[in-house]
Amino acid sequence: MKITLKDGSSKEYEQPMSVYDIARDISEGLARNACAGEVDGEVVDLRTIVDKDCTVNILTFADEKGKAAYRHTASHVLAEAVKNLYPDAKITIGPSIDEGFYYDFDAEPFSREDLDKLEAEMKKIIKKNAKIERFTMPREEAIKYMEERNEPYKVELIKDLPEDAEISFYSQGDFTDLCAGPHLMSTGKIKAFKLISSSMAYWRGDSDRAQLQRIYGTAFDKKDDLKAYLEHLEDIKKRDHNKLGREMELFNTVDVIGQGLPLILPKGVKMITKLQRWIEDLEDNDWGYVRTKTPLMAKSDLYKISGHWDHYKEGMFVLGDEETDKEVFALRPMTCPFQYYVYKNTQKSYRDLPYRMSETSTLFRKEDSGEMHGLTRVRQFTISEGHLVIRPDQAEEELKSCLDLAYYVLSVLGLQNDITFRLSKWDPENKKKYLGDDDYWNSTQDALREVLVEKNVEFVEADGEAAFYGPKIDIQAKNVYGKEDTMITIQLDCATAEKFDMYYIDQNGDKKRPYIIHRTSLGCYERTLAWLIEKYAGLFPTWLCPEQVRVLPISEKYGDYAEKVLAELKKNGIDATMDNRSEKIGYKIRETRLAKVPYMLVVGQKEEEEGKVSVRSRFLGDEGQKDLSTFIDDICKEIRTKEIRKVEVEQ
RNA sequence: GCUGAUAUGGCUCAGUCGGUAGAGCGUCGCCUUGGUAAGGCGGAGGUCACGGGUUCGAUUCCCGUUAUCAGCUCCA
Repeated sequence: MKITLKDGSSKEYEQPMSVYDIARDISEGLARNACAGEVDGEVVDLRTIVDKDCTVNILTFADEKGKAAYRHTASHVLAEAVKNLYPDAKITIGPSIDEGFYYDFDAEPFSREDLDKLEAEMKKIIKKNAKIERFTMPREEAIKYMEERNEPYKVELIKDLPEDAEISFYSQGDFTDLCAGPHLMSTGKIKAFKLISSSMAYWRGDSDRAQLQRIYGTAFDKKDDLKAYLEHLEDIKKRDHNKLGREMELFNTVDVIGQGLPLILPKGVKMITKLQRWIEDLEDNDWGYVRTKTPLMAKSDLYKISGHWDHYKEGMFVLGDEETDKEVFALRPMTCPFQYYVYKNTQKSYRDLPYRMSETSTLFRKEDSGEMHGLTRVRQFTISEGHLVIRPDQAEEELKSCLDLAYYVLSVLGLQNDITFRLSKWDPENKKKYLGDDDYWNSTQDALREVLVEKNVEFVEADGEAAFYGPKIDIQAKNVYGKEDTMITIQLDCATAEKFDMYYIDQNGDKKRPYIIHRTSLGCYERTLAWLIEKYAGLFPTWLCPEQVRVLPISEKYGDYAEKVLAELKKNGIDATMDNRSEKIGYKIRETRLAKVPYMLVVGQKEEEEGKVSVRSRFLGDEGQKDLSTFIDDICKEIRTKEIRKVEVEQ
């Protein structure tokens, strides 16, 4: 048989060979580092026997799929360690994940001390370097095997496999696990690992089923890489908006106020206000929106029309008791129906469309108590909300325009490379959750897909992520811990206009149903602020900084000139403050840096006599004396153009 | 909502095997300070998250509540 290798070369073998033997035939070093193989593009175990012409690629830790096999093997070592120390624990599943692996056990909760003990046990197992062997069993035998070993979760997994599936097991020493593989050749191949944390997880992700204990860990093929990764984990904590945002006095929470109800502090408000004014001006002046201001609550009647009362009452803050009160109100969880009545205020002609409404809209959502997090998951938040009422023939153009606006906004903030696009579709397995039929969903989803394709945007498609009334284009971003949030959403809704009896008069004088686009241009301001904190580690573009310039007199003697400088800055709309304290200048400079202020002006006798300022900034190559007026012109230009400057890294 | 951990001055934390608390930083005052990462001295500031229980006595032990963190689940 003829084996073609990755580099295009080929080898001839007389008899069938395992992938591992092929690796060894190429070089001992490659065999030593091999984690898995790829035969004709399909990932396979190293033990797989190749017996016909094909292409073979040997995967090492450097390959994502090789890394997955490596870490998956580490998870089996963990499982063996758990069975050794806690024989009553039941094993379930233990996959590799982006940055490591986890394994779920039905067991008592693990403490940090338990994890330390498990790490020691894992080291023993690795040191033994037991050979990992693969074997298969017929279905009934496999079920019996796991029943005898009293592993009910494994039995359930086998029973759920297709009738004709090959049921494979891997064993290392005395430990055997049901597993599709692939795996390393022996436990001793694991060079560096660490158990990170443990917590509860539901069996099969279902909150009605058993509560399992999940242990997270990671593994690397080099000790230095593990060390670097653990240091990286420490580093990203310093960017975490939930910590940095509090340290920088942008927001805070208070226990008696409640979960998910952050106080936005003056500096945070400054930033959000800058964002908000920018967005409102942009939408109103350049993108053809009219601005609305609608109530923060409404009678239950409104939500009954919209369908929220039946479908989302659990998610709303309801004021009053339906049984006893004549009127029951609810705080609004969305703006849609309110703006619909703005549209309905006057009869619209086809010439009036598109009718684009926007509102800086505060919403309330009763999230479950365990869900709140910093500024990214809250119970009250403010979004750049908008609804476009359009004729069907305008859908494509308006959707593209919404996408353009969103992309423009992200570009100005420097975030355009940190996003992914998602086409959020309905769940064809659970149609009851949605309005409309197959035709409706296929056509609206196609419309959105077409817009994404024509705009040349890379995107993923996701079932079950749509709104109940229509599909969405979601713009997703990841936080420092890799968790994904929706930042911006654009939704096509051809269903709810009818519920609210919205119409326009067409060329023939007939009433027609419009389409509605639900969209945001920047999403939720709180969440955006969190994202910016993590993106810039608090070193924001100057235009966004709550404090743009700090004036530092060398000593109190120069306070008068410093006051003049400060007044001049403020007169030009620059957010400036003065550090009046009598400590030495070096001390003030240190404080200003810690506060992440982009510019500081050091003022002493020389400056006073010459009408200059000594500029010190966190931007490279931007120090020295300048005329005050030149400095002001420069910084005003930087603010006006919303320039993003490269920041000197010295944190 | 679930599991686990945590809650001590503005911040970071120590501590009390049950006898009502300490440090550093910050803050305030005085002195000092003419040049680029911490000048000196002194003062103030805490019902040890809240509510119960056990106890002669609880910040410490137990229970509950609230909040925070990690993860799960959820996120129209």
